[in-house]
Amino acid sequence: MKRKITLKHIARELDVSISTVSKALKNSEEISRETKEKIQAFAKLYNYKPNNIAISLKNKKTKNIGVIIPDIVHHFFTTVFRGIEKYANDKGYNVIVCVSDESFDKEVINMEMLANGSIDGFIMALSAETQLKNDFNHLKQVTDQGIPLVLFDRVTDEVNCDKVVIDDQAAAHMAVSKMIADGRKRIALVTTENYLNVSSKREDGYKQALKEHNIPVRDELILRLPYQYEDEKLSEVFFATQEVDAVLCVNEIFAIRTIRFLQDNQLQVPTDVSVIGFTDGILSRLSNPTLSSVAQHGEEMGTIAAKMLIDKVESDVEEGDEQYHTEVVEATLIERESTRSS
Amino acid sequence: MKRKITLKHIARELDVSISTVSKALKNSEEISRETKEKIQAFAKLYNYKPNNIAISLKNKKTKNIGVIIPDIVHHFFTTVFRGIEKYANDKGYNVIVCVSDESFDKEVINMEMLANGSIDGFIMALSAETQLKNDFNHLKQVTDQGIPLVLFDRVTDEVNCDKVVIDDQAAAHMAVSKMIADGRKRIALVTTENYLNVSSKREDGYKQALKEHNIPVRDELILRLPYQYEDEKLSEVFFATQEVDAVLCVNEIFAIRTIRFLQDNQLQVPTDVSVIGFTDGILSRLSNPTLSSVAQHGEEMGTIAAKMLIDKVESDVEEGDEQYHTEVVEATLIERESTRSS
DNA sequence: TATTAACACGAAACCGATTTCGTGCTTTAT
DNA sequence: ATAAAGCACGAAATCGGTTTCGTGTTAATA
Repeated sequence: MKRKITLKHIARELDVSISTVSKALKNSEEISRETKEKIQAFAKLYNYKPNNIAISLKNKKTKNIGVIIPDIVHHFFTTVFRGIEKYANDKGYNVIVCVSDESFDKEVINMEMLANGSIDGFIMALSAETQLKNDFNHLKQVTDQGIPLVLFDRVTDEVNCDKVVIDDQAAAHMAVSKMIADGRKRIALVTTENYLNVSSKREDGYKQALKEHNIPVRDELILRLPYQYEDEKLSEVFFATQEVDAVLCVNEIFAIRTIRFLQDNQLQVPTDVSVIGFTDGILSRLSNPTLSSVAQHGEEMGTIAAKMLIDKVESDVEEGDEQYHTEVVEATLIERESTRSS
Repeated sequence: MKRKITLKHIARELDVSISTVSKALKNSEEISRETKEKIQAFAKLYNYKPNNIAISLKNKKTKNIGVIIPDIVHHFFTTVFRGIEKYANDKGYNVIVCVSDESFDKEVINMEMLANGSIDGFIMALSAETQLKNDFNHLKQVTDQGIPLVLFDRVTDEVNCDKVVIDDQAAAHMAVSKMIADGRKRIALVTTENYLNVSSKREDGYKQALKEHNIPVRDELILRLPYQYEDEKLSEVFFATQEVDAVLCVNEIFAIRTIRFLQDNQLQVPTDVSVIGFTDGILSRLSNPTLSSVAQHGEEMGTIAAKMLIDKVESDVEEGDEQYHTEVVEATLIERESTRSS
């Protein structure tokens, strides 16, 4: 086993000082050509690589960024993560991921763990529980310490920091308008219990689009499922209101399950009922019929978030007069088989 | 902004030495009760938390583990990751993820980046390109340095380290045997180009099961798709051999696409053709018909891998006489709608 | 009263780098 | 010959902790 070699080893072997070795390896003008060549050759030979931790300690920069997401087994977050990771890696940063599992406590613990020097900044989406509790002290503590923070998708107005979101309301509005334009009249919404910021915005967009077209908003057409859906619930609305001719779902899973439910009840998609989901993921592309879906462009969101964070990390502007921005990524409707004019 | 407070600050404020503060905070017997109380109170008040980096440097332990996977937007890896993350977090470790994107070079770069002190050990699945090149020097370098390594799923015999796999051959064997027992006779295999270790093992299992039941292995029934599948290819086999009555696919996506293809060609699943996939993911549960699938128990694999790694990291057994183990996680066949006896 | 032990704390080394500030020696200018 | 410059390098501080070893003071023992 070849243990890692340090500056000290090189210095000892070559009978020079540690400072000389350090300078030589940085090609400093201060060191004579021959000494540099000797040291560099030796370093190459023994494959010397500086210890990241020591450098971090000295620089007070870790080149690590912390990402905290509610769930990793979820296509959207996974996509955002990929955007973050790619951009960060290109810039020489590593990514430490923590999964909050939708739990407030885990979110707090994870942040505290990472905030003590492990990372240069955070990118995160709030857990469901955090949004429910409306308690953001852990975020404020972090920003108070001068650690840059970027929130994406699940954000809050309570915290002052950079944010990346899609215009959920506009996206839902667009989807519903499209259905209306296709001649659909009784448009249902399948959403989550609305402590989730994004869900309620989508609901707003849904309602607004209906109103603009003088279609009454009917509460029976709005189905609120728990975030961890259970199968049976789906039936209620549709049995209650047979004549639904279109459904907007706030995520892919709800949409797929809606389609399945309709099919099992002898309704044809899109002939009888048109369906649009959110989160353009693998399910949308591979379901049968394929699912029309609002693409949230997760990877792009990730890239933007990473860029915002790293820019802030590397800028020397001392805070006080900081400007925080909210980037809005435009959502696009990807039309597939599950929609067609009636 | 409240900058982070250090031992030095506390020492200065309270007019004691840094060593005293350090000991007091660890509740050392060496320090008097009153001094300890004073220091602890002060530390609490100013919310003192030791700097992780400094501790890492001193201990030569980072409490970070590096995970390198080919792709994060892939249900199986995501599942394994969740297992790793949960276990590691419970043990006080953080997880740094790098995505190799199936590229050899990225894998090498990422490993080198992390190997210089950033992590205490690696968990990884080999990239496709690495398996193709059959070049594992980067892995050997890491193990030579005494950094523990655990390989999962995509492993190789060339490297001496702990491993976690499922018995792919047995799993495929089981799936095919089940189809045979159901009365299926012409069983096709949809697989990837077989530089992927796992694919070739599954193919072995497929062939072996056929042989054991005296069913001839027919090459026309084996379809090899590029890893990044393209749609058209799927048609060939099935058009060539209309009478296929069962299909085993080496992943979920191939399976879903097979089902869709069959349906588009007026074949009923499972009535006419029975389909089984690998990777029991979200697609399997939500497709129509739902997909029978070989569950690889990714989360369990992740947990085991994390446990093996952390055990090794925390054991003081100096190497030389190390024992490496390969844990085999049993695959199980989850039967859903896509299979039924003919 | 002299000696020793116990107590409470501080100095300093160390982890592995970077960087500032000196300093001895050679070379050039006066 | 002497002072000033320049070159090549080393000592030491620093980042923020941990830990070993000493040491001055007090209390217990002979």
